[in-house]
Amino acid sequence: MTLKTSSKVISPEAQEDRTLSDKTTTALREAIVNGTIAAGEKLNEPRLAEQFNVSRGPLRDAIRRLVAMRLVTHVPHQGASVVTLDAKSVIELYEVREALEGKAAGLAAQNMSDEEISKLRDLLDIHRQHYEKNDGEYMQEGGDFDFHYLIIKGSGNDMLANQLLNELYHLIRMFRYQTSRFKSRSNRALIEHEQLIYAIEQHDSEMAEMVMRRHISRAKTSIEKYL
Amino acid sequence: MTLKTSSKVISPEAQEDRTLSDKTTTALREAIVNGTIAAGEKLNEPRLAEQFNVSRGPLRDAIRRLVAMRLVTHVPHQGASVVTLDAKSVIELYEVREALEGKAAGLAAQNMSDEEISKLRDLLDIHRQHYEKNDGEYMQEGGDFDFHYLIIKGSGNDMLANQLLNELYHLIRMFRYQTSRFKSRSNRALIEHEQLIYAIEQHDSEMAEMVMRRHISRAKTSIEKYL
DNA sequence: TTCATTCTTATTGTATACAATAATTAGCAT
DNA sequence: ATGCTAATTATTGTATACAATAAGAATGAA
Repeated sequence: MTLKTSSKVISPEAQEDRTLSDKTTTALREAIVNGTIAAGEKLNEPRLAEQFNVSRGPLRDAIRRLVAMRLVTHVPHQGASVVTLDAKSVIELYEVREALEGKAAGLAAQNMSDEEISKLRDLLDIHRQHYEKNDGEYMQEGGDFDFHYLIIKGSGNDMLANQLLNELYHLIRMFRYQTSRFKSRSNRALIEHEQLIYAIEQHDSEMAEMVMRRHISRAKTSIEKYL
Repeated sequence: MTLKTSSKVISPEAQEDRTLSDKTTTALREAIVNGTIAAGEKLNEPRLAEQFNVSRGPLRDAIRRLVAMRLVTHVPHQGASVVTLDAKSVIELYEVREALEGKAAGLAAQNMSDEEISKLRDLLDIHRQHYEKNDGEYMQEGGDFDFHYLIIKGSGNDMLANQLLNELYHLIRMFRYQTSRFKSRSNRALIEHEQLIYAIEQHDSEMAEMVMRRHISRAKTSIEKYL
């Protein structure tokens, strides 16, 4: 079973990065997400341009796009900075995610083909095996993302998928890096994923949405306590 | 009672447009929303730059931002074009809106202050009066937007509000222009707004979310038939 | 010392110039 | 006439140069 790796999923730099602007965007984005450029840090255009070996044009392009992704804030005549994810922002992020990804799950239950669903089940089996082998360690980074990725794509709503995968998910990744791999409550996650896939197999849209929302809402709560 | 007009709400060009990029963005955005630049039309950079009396720099800036708002699509080495809102896109748009604005209503029920709520009620009264005077004509453009605006802001979730007001709403406005003022089913809308405000007054989060979602879902259905 | 003011400098915003890509047209061969 | 290839052109992508704003340093006065 050849399943795209999560990194490819999130940042498909393969053929898509046609222009320097594109390449600079992904490079800068990853630098921000993984903390190479710290939260709150100012983005100095000339310096960064030199670092990435481009002129200020493509770099400003990249910054603009990251502003749209909410990874960067921008004040006129004052420049851009990496966002600082304070508690409130993270809560807000998870509330938005709950709404969007809940809806995505609901649509997925309606629209996913049997073949897509069986792929999803295969993935969950892999996760369970991994969980049993490595005593309770949910697959890092990759696992969870791939599962959610398939569901989001399965919704059939490109706008929704885009909003989640191209905007919110990078913010979530950034937050996870900052909290140095927030231990996902793996056993519960496994159970919740099982409930979710069951609802999707039944094409039970309302149930799927509810389960997904609770899944994310629980993550929010556990983060809320942590902060 | 001084309530901001809808146009100000949607595009606060007053003090906020500090740079040429900003001004060009709003100018180009409005030209697209109101159809001055038609759907599907290509955006020729040199020509538009001359039209707006700016160089290509700020214009490209504006285009990038509109791409982020999904008003414009962009293909490398091929340029930008105004989006064409086909049936599928509109459906997707309303599904996303249902999810986000439903959540916003739920949060508003939790978080709005008594004062904010009473302002909302005042607005609804104005709408009802207008409805009774002008036999069934819901206030054009302004009315509906302002009502939803207050609720979205009342959610207290800035990220959510931003996503709705700065991105999705312009797309919706564009669609409304294209379908030349899609007659909002005004009596029903009035009733639904009444239900909504009642739920918010009771701080009944689940009810508020449900009502809002149904409100938007109905709009979607009526559009679906139309297309 | 501390505050305010001016001057300097760094950085962003904008315009122009150049390079690379892709679309169009013209020419040629079949 | 049709289809292919090559040259031309237009348009986008990129780099550099200039202008304007704002932040910071230096100077002076209280």
